[in-house]
Amino acid sequence: MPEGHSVHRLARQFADCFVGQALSVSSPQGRFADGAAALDGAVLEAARAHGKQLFLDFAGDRVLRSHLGLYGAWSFGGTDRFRGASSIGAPRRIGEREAHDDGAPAGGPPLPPPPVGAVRVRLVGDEGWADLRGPALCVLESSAEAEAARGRLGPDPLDPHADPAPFVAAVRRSRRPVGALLMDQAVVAGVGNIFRAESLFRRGLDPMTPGRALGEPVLRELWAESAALMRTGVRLGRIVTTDPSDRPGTGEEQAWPEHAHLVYRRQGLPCRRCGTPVAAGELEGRTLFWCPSCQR
DNA sequence: CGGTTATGTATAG
DNA sequence: TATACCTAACCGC
Repeated sequence: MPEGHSVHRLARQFADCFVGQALSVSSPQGRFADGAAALDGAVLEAARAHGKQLFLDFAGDRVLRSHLGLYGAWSFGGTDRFRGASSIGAPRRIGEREAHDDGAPAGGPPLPPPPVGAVRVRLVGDEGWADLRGPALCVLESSAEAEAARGRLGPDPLDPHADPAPFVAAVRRSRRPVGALLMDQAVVAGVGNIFRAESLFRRGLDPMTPGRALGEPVLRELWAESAALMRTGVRLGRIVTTDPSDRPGTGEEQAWPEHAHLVYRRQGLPCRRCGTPVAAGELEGRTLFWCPSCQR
C-alpha cells in the first residue's frame, strides 16, 4: 500500500538487490523509452525514499524519481533474495511467478518473464529484476533537479534525522483543518489516508480542528504517533494500528486483516474504544474516517 | 462482463 | 471543486 512505509521498504529492497550493479533498463510499455535508453547499463549507486517518492541514484548524475500514486506498484522476481518483497504497492498478485529461466545461460542470472500489462520501467540486475507499473510520476533528472523536488516536501517521520519543527510550524500557521494538513506532502511527507485517520484517532484529535488551534506539544505528539505507526508499517510490510487489546480474541486466534485499523474504512461500525459509530466524510476529495466521540 | 473503488497528485477552471 | 491520469481487485449480474 503506497503510503510512505511502502516506499521506504522499496528503497531498502533496491539497496539490497541492485545497488552497485550495472542495470539493464527498458520500458516495455514505451512511455519511458527515452529515460530508459539514457539509463541503460548505468550503475545504481543508491536508493532512497522521502515520503512517498523513491529516488534511484545512478552513476553519472542521473536520478530516476518515481511516485506510485494511487495504483502504482513495483514487483520483483529473481533469486530468493528478491522474493522478500514480491510486490510493493497497490494490492495485486503479480511478481509471484517463478523465474522464467528456461534457456538462461547455465549459472547466469534468472531471466524476467515476458512483461505482463503495462510495464513502464523494467530494471534487470545480476540476480533479478524489478517492474514498475502504473506510477503517477516517473522521471529522469539530474541530482540537482531531484534535490529541488525533495526540498519541496515536508519532513519525513520515517527519516531518523528528521526535524519535526517545520511540520509543527506549518500546521500552527494554517487555518486549514489538521486532517487536510497531515495529507499535504509539503507539510509532512509520507502520511496518506490510512495513517492520517489512524494517527488522529490515536491522539484523540478532531480532523476538522484548524491547525492554528493546536499547541506545539500536541503536534509533537501527533508527529511521534505518525512516526511510530509508520515504523510499524515498515517492519510489518502493512499498516496495523490496533493494539492487541483492540482486537477480539487472544494470542494467535485473532482474525487479523479485519482488525488492522481503528477507524479507517470502519464507517458505521462501533468504535473499538467507545462503541460510537465511526463516521465518514469527505475532505478535499478524500474520504475521512473518525470517531465523533473519541476525537474532539 | 461491466461498474465501482482505491493507500495519490497535478492541472484546469 | 472537478478532472485526468492509469492499473487492478472486487462485486454483482
